[in-house]
Amino acid sequence: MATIKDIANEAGVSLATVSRVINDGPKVGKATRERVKKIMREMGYRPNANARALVTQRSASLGVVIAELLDPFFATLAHGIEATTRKHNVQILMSAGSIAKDTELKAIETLLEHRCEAMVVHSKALEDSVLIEFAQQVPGFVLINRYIKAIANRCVWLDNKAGGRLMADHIIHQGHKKLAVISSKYQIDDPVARLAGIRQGLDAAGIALPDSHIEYATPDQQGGEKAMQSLLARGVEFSAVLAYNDAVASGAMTMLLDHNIQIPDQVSVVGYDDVLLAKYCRPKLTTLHYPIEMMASKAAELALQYASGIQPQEGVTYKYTPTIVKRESVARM
Amino acid sequence: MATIKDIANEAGVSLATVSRVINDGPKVGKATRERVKKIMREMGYRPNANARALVTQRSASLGVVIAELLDPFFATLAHGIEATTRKHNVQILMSAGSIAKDTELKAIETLLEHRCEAMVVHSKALEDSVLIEFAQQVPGFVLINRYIKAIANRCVWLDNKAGGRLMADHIIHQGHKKLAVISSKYQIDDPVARLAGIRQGLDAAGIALPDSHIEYATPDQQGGEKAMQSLLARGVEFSAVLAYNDAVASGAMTMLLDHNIQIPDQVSVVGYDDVLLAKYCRPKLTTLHYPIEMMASKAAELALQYASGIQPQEGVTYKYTPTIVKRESVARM
DNA sequence: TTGTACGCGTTATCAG
DNA sequence: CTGATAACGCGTACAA
Repeated sequence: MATIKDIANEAGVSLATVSRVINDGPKVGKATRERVKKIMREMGYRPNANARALVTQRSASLGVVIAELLDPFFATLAHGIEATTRKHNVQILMSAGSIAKDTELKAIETLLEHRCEAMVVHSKALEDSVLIEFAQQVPGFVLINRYIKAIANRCVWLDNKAGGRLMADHIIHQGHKKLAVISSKYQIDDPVARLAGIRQGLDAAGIALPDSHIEYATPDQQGGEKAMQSLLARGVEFSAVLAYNDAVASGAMTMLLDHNIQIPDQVSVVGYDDVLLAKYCRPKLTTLHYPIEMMASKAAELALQYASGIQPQEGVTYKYTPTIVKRESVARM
Repeated sequence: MATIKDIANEAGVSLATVSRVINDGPKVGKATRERVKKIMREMGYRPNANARALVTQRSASLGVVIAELLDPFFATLAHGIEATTRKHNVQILMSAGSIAKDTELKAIETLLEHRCEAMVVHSKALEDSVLIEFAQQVPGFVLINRYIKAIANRCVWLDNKAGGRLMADHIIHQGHKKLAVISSKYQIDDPVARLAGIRQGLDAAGIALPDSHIEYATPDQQGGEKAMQSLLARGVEFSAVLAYNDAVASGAMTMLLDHNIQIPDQVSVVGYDDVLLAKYCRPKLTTLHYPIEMMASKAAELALQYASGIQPQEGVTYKYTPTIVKRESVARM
């Protein structure tokens, strides 16, 4: 592949001149500029991003660490990031770190080796201290979907507790008194906060939530099925189910329908996340909208800003609140 | 960030020695090696991938061009790639090129600037000639979901026509005689081939498919809804619908159910792709399984191989065939 | 076993 | 307006 040197030789000018042409440098003769450009085109010249990154100390690429491309939630997240990187003409360096400490760490380190000064990372397994250290090291280090006080202005996150509260309030408002909850068996902060919110709402209404009414499932369709099966088998009585996310809700619905239990007539179901699935399943799922695409765009924007030298404001954080989307899976008692 | 030089100074050895330690070079004293390693750890040294790429002329990263992260189909594709890159310890450079000629081109060019010698690209808008040229330029250039004769051994693709035939055969085998088809309004090769396959099956069975029984929709949920609405409004008679993909099928089902038409009792529906949605929707969708994840892994594997100097075999191509997945949306007449 | 010196493709700082 | 030339961080022949 042709280098800047080849172009210079061919055009009979120096490297410096060619470089100026490439970067729209200020002082180059009109004629020379055209001639060089023509030759670049003819020789199919492309600037070497690596060499450029080496000397400029900036990579023009944003590192992304997410758990799992397959999950619609992360797909949406990735899409949000992509939207802003495209706008800024920045490349995405993607690392998957499947919610395991070592893979997440490895993912971030790889990004570091590529010297991307901006990164948005979704980490659930790494400790606060590790993340804080990275934040100190990388100017454009932004966390999505996680809140750490010490680096609050690098965090773009959802108020999961408020979401849980919203679920509970809505279902209580619809007259339900007997609830079941399907939480996640991976007790990272999200499910804990969501459950806390639910409990808060229930307490406020004086409704009890016995442990026997809570299932801890893998946070997917199958987990939802199993959890519901268990609930049914154990004869737990409930008129509404609050699920950890939409996939779980969908699984629960499947199992309910298989047992000839009508939704929402006999049992109401509420999901969380509002991924595509919520619109597609039948009955359409009432759920909490997680504005993850918007949040991801924001995170990317922030990362790019910080990386370009704009200082993070003190005492600021980027907290988002979910909203309830009423569809067809909840009935009034 | 600490460089190799800093380490050398600190350890009181030369650059070369440090470099050898980093790359597990052959001849370094045990003691020196340990000492250098220790210092690297202490100083938080990380090799600079850019500098390394510059001198070794290889990037240890695989470029990916896909249309759209949000689409579950592409998410699955990306996931397949990620699986093999992780295995090979290779970074993913992701570019989205939304089925438009200029964005696709831009995406590939950016990847080229980063000098990634392996790339798997999903391009529908670019002409054969352009792609062929890139293939000549980049050793590990692999096309997914597209077939070009001249570079057949760089192509990992699905036999869409066979898929269409399979749909038709299945539905005919179930006793249906009056069909409707919802194709895509974007007449790239996929829908054309699928429709051709359907026609072939129908012809073989002596069944006609009037133009009035075909709708051309945007290839998503909403497109499916509109198409079905149009079919219904126009009073077209059919006992089965063959959809361009699962999203379209799902949209069509929604509209059907809204009109109180039972699935599959009154109308059978067949999808294409077998994305998650097919399992989640109700009734569960009978569809064609597109082994895109496996294909994507294969494509990445191929790209990495070719990039590492293994020559593509002549006269070979990587053609996959879809299979039918029978669920609940098709009934016997 | 270890060190020296050069080059990878660019940008940027000087002179001219 | 243009041209040398020194970095950037690393790998690797070639010497020692």
